[in-house]
Amino acid sequence: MPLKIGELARLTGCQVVTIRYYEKEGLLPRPERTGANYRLYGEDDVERLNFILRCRLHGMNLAEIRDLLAFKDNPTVSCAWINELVEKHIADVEAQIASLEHLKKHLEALRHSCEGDRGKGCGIIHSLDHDEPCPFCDAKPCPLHERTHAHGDRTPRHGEAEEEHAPKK
Amino acid sequence: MPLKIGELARLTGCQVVTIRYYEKEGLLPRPERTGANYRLYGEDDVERLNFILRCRLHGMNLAEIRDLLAFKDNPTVSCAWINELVEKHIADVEAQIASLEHLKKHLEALRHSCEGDRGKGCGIIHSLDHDEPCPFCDAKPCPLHERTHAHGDRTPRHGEAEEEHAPKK
DNA sequence: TGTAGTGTCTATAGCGACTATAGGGTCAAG
DNA sequence: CTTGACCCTATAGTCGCTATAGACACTACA
Repeated sequence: MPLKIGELARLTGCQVVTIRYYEKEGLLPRPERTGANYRLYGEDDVERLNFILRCRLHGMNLAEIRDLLAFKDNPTVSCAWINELVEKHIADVEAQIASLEHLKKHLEALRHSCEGDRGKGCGIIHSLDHDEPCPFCDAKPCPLHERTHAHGDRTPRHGEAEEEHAPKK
Repeated sequence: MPLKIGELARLTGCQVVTIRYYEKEGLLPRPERTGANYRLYGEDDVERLNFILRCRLHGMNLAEIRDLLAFKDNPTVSCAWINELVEKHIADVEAQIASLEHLKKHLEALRHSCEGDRGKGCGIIHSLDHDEPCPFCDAKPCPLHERTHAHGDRTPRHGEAEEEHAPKK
């Protein structure tokens, strides 16, 4: 009982267009087709797609998932790199959390800087307009204040993953 | 003493291309030019760009910053919406933190499911391959497990802001 | 005066992971 | 025989930049 793409979508909770996108990206194999050129999927495809979606929910990107699928399809001796991948993601997630916690403090301070209808004297605008020393960064320099007058170094924005871009070639 | 674009960049810690991008997006006004068509900036531009960068670090997107700048340029009676904007961002940041904390638990569980060189029996792959009940979600349904067999509703992925898209027209 | 090095200009394409749109074909029910 | 749900391909748009190409401008040193 092969499935049409919409049925696979319902089964997995994935969008139809996303399934086609994963196929184009080489994460899902090109499926059989009906006479009317409709895609037909089997049990394997359901499992593979679920694996992909679970990885996505674990914060992995498509390149990493491709690697995991390749390993799954053809397991080589060592899977130590998978452990490293997971460790890297944990570190990444921790960094994001720390950054967001910090940001939250700033936003809360911002919220308290205005009580509403003050017209042109809005306290939030005022706070955003002037660099004051960061009350939340004692030891480490706060990116919200350290940014200014920096020379050459790019401070990563909040929410950005800090991947180390290996120089190509 | 007007500044060339590179000097403005050094002063603010912003990339030259980004300054030009902000101009194209209407966040910065089109500056004067030298005879050689070089952009020339003044003190106002330094302040405006710093305002923009501070907003970006507070997690605001360019559309929101455009609104804030419009208010700053031409303050209307009420600034209550700015408070709401900040509240929304706080809620957003809190949701992201919660989601990441949850994800972290899953990743840590994943890490402990494999001790390394087990070849084709890698425990991480195995864990990713099978839906087991989420040990971290007692009351609320865990998105990592609830996703499957959903009908129609799209569960947002980690790291996605949950904006309510008003249907256009 | 030549030239090397740096800075500036415009225009265009690429990133990631989708999402949206246009314009069409297929199929079952009423 | 028409309606509506589903499927197909191809292309462009999203966001906030980043990278590339190709050309012009300016300064310092020979």
